[in-house]
Amino acid sequence: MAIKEAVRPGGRSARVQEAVHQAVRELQTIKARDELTVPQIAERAGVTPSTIYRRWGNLSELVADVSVERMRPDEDPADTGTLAGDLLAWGQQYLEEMTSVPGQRALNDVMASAHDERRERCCRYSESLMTTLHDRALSRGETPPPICKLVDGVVAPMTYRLLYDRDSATVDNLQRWIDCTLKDGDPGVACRQ
Amino acid sequence: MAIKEAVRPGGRSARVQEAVHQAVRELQTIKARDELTVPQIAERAGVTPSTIYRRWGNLSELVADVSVERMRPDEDPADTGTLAGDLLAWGQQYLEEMTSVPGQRALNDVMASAHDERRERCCRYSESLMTTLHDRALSRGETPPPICKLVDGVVAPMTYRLLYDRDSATVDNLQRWIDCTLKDGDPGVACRQ
DNA sequence: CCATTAACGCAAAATTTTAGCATTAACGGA
DNA sequence: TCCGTTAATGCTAAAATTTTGCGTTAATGG
Repeated sequence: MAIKEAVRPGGRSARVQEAVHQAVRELQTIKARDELTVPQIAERAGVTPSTIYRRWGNLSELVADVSVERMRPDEDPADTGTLAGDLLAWGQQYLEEMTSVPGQRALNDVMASAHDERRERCCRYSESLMTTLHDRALSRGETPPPICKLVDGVVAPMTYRLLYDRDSATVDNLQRWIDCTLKDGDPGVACRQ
Repeated sequence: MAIKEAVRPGGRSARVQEAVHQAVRELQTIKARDELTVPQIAERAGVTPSTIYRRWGNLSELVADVSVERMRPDEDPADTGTLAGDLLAWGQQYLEEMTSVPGQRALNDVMASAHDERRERCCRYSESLMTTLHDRALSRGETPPPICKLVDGVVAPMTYRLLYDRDSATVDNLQRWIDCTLKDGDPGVACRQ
């Protein structure tokens, strides 16, 4: 049961993948998570169930695959003129997205995936975003803390709250995380690894 | 399909739960996660599959239930004489536990649960632990940062790395998170909510 | 001790998942 | 462009699972 990933991407294979993803997205809007089934998705996508089982293994991996796609940032973060503003603007939008019902479901689906490479993609999305904001701050002449500080100080607390204690994933707290992270004059030692 | 939780805990019900949990724990040591099945567990536990389906709903919720139990801290954290030492001692052990193969699986199983009340229990474990260390520091005459700072500064980054980027969940980084969190002279504003 | 009812066992039915083989179509070289 | 190779899919039957209905057991409260 070795699940292949994006081999022979041309033509049919890509069409099937898109049809299946689309079917999942559509069904997700009209059905609860625990009443989605593979045969159902297959029928709507116009493929046979065995195709889905062979490519994705099971329902969890399929919905995780769709959801991680959904979590990819589609546009560049807004430029507000300061790092603090950029962090707040991005974080606000991210919080809003991830506390919404579909956002929570997507987060859940990704976390339920047995392949941790999928979760790592979410991590990379955030890190790449922090890198962008960091570079932008540098080019403005600001003196931003190192990227890992941004991750540890802003992204990690926010993610932790979103996953474990949603009620405290608020903009108020976001503002506080940003303030604390940027206030600290000492840039500290950069993270290893 | 409303899953009941610990109603009528006396006698038989408790025996069945323990037998099923035990069966899961045993099977987990000799089988990979994706080759566990409900009928298999039921047989070893000496119950019928329908009992498991009725009580836990599905395999994911069952293993999540078992794993969250496993993650409950069983003993009080070591007292090393300083808050920094206590945090390091606890964090070291936690990191070791959670980067191990069974620890990673347990973490995965809990995160895969659709009931976020299960994840919240993990959060409460950590917060309760931070409270313990905080009180202990106070009684020593230390001036510890507020509990939410400990959570945001130490627990959150560690958890974030464990979930999204295991390679950076190291003792070196733990030491750094602790240093940064305790160094900051300004206790800041306490978290709301 | 009894009435009530939650929890369980059992077995049939429904559904999902797997597996074997045939077919289609993407890919690469001549 | 054509052709051989083979990854990917379709189809179908078999296997395994999950669900459901109903009878039974045993925990709970009086």
